Amino acid sequence: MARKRGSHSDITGPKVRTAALRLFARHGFAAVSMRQIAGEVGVQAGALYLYTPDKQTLLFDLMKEHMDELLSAWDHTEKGRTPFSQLEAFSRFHIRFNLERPEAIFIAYMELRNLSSENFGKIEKLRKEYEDKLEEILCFGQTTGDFLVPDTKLATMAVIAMLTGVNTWFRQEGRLSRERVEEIYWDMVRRSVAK
Amino acid sequence: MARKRGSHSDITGPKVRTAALRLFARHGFAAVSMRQIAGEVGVQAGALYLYTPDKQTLLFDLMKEHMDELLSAWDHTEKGRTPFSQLEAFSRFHIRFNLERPEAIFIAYMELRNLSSENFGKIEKLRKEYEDKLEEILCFGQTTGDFLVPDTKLATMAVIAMLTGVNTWFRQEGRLSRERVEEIYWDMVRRSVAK
DNA sequence: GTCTATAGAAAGATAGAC
DNA sequence: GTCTATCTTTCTATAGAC
Repeated sequence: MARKRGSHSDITGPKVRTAALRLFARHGFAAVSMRQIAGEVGVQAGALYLYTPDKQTLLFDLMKEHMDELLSAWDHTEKGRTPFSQLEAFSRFHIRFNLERPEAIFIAYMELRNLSSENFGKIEKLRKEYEDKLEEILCFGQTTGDFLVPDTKLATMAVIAMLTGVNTWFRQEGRLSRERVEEIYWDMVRRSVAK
Repeated sequence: MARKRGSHSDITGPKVRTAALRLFARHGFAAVSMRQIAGEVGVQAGALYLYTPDKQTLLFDLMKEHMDELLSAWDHTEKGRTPFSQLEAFSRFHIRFNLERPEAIFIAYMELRNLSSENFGKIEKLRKEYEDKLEEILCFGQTTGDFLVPDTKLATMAVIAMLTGVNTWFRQEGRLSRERVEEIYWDMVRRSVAK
């Protein structure tokens, strides 16, 4: 009964982040004004500063939250014991996770240069952490003799780039289901590294 | 003897484009002001409008010129007659061309959303034209029985994403030469589509 | 062809009323 | 917690002198 008006910080806070995510993804961080974000949320521009100290921190928080979620989600994913099952798990996980949050992914790749150098360092560290998960799998496959990879660092970058590329063209209503896309990409990834 | 001062449009014009290319690539189109570009060139902000009608056209011209150059360069590349030789030519060409002009590539991928919808359409058409070159090679390999690709559209996107990814991590002074990187990527591309 | 000067709009952020 | 009002800066683009 109480609090019909006022005290909306538990609601407005997330709304600000959602609106910023959408707008940053669509038009780019530098091209979006605080007034536009406020307009989406339905508050005045000044009110945004109740939820973030400044625009830069708003961007950083979105990216940080995304990276934490990515690493946590992978940690909770069933991987199997063989190199092949782990690589398949990674390929499918990466495609699925990315397709579920295209806006956050877009920002994570496009807005790195708009981070302050301090914030950039923190995000880069998390991104590296994620890449290392894949590299470990490739190394594992090398030791078992399942994979043949001339350079695991390069193969890691190549596979991630290939998988991430799905987001640039995949459409929900398109010709292929997400499941089918996973299938085809996993097949290409497997062949590109299998002995 | 004449024209020590004045009449520099044949020099200043290119300088404007070079400066814009550098700055757009480094900080993003929306984050760069006409004053910054003018500062790099060594003229006043107002003088830029002698060389471009507005900021949007400056971006479009950079991207258009880049795409024309890309298509023309591929047309003049030796390709061989077999699917394998053509795919190798494409893989090596793509990596080499991209590494030779990282700034233009960066802009071509990052600033699409900052084009007016009319300009976007023109650039997209050229990009599609380039992708079709690769798809034709994959189709060719399918008919000869050299390649086994479940879906040529997807394989096209996957291969291009993989090759384009090189630009995100390659450094001139790094561990691997461009030639060696070409070698490794061509090997992965080949294995991912070969029968 | 470049300059200064400036118009006119919009940006990020803050102050203080309610 | 949100509002209006506003400070200060910066932006794109133009006008007119030289």
